[in-house]
Amino acid sequence: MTFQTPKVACSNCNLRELCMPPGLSSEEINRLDTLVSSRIKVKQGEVLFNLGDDFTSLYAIRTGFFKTSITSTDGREQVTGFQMAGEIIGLDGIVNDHHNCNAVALEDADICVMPFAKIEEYSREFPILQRHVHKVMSREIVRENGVMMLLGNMRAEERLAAFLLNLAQRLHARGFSQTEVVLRMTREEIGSYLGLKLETISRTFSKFSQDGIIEVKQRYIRIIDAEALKKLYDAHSQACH
Amino acid sequence: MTFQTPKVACSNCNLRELCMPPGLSSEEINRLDTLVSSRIKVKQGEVLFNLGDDFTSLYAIRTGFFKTSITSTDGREQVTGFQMAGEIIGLDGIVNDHHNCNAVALEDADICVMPFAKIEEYSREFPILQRHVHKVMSREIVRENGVMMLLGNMRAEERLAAFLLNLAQRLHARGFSQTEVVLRMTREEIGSYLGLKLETISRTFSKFSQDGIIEVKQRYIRIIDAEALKKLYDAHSQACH
DNA sequence: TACATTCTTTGATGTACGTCAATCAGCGTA
DNA sequence: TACGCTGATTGACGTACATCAAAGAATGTA
Repeated sequence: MTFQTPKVACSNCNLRELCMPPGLSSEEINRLDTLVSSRIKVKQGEVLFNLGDDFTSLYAIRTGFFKTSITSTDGREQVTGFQMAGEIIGLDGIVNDHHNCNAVALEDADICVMPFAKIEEYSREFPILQRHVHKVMSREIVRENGVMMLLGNMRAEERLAAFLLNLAQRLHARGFSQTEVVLRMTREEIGSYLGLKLETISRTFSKFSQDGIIEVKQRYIRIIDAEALKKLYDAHSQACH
Repeated sequence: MTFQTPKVACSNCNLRELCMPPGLSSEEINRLDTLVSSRIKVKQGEVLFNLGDDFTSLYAIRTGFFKTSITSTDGREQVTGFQMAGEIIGLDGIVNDHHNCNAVALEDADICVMPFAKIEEYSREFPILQRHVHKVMSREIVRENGVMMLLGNMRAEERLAAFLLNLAQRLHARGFSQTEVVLRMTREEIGSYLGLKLETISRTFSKFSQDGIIEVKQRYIRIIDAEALKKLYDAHSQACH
């Protein structure tokens, strides 16, 4: 993890519409430029923060890809999410001033550090930012509700279909192809996230591939028939009566 | 759902230490008394809000017991949480100004309605309240992380043990017995929350009962051997190697 | 009191996914 | 080029939980 002073300001960051609220005046934006206290580079495999670490800041991902996870007493891992450019991590730390999960880079990453005290200060000043922060947290709550539905009610194929569609959609929102996905995580990590074993992930990929729904070449996935995936995801309806 | 004007002010509500931040001056508390715009009574089985409803307010439970759930296209239900006195519901609605889950009373309830615009206004004024709101949201995120661990990694007995311990602990924090729990929800609702079928819940209760860990009489549960439950919950460690 | 309804319990059987194990592919390094 | 390491695939088999089904409480209601 290497530190550096901010070079790129939010005001001319191309991720601004993802990280920052829309509708700010240029004065406000200039003020918010000072929200990012520093920039951190995190290499693949390195940790941004660990369960138990002091919480001081939220982190905006400028480039790179992360997983967050929690570990039980014995060290078993539950991946709680995958985060990409423009997304915020660290919200778990607010409640008790310590982080309640681990954040590991799955790809070399560039992070904007936003001291939470400053976020709160500016939030009091700018209602637009305040609302934005609330929305970011609420969005995370709603996302996790969706994961609970996956884990509680859906079968392996449905879970993986939902996972792929979600990933493709988020990448698409960042200007990447909607049909081509390069996975940054292992089968085991996907499995952990989806409550399945790595062998099941592998088998399900193979099945989708045989059915002509996707093309699989290691970490490279091409979505051939997005409709079929969507149907699987909803088919849930039929499959479970 | 019946409306009434607030009779009891936060300043002399015995749940204040659960709903409200600690450390407020008496002036501040008096000001915050106006946060609750109205009081609602929700009868057992009635809905506080449904998925898709306009979001305007957060709701503090004064008395009663709720479940929140999401439903897939076909109407299958995933219970996302159970809430009791002193807890806040509605956070899911902030992100897109519409509720993203359903909230149903499992017991006659008395609700404090807190318009979210007012919460934001007062938050800008009172940093202590602002921090409190952030903590409430963060706590919900961390809780859901824990549920993901339950659903993704743990076996039926472990899930139910965790569920019972959590319920007993929350009731205890509200001055009730730590060993006696009256369930307000059906086996099916517990099952939905824990990603299991109602028969599995019933069987697991019976097993715990045979093992002398709990006493079960319908909805009444007495925890005889809390240590055994805790061990099960951790035993996760051993059980899964 | 009878009866309907809803919830719970328990047994018999089925299955989706886990576990175990072997092989293979990709990639970095000497 | 060889070697080691990590990750992926695939098969054979096992099991935890689901499903199906029937009967038994509990509660409300005519």
